[in-house]
Amino acid sequence: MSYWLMKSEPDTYGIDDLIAQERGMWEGCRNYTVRNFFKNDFRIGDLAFFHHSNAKPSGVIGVMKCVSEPYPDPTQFDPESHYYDPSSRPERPRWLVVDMEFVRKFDRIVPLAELKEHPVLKDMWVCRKGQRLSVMPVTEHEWQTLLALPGI
DNA sequence: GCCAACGTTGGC
DNA sequence: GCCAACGTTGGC
Repeated sequence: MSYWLMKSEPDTYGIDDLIAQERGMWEGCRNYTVRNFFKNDFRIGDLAFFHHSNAKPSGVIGVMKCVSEPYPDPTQFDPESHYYDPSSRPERPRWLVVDMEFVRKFDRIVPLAELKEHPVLKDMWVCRKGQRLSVMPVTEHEWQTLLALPGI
């Protein structure tokens, strides 16, 4: 089983939207590294931190769980969608999604600044300057360490 | 709103 | 296949 951190802007799709849906399709990723994570590394049962980006403050707000195999992102074929990709052919879909299920919302957001000050968590990928991946792996040590923070 | 970082595009 | 220009992400 693997651990992940997945970013979303709360104005677009925040953890409360996931709570309302219970299970949501993680649509709109248009980055090949992320596509390959979905394709090769995501497994049903994997756990992920829900990270609010472009928020005040940005940070980790909860936990969700992968509940599907990867499958083609329907928004890439939808001309009405913000995520429409006219160069992706249905017989050879370029972009994938997974379904994520709500697990837990923290009592407080754990701000990025707090992660950057933490002796273990400061080395997380999300703390790296200029880091732009919206989905990234988390080690088990980082996972367990961060899980203890919102209760403090 | 600024801007650093970095992925993507496209000319050659 | 190099690399400059461009666009986007996302923290601040």
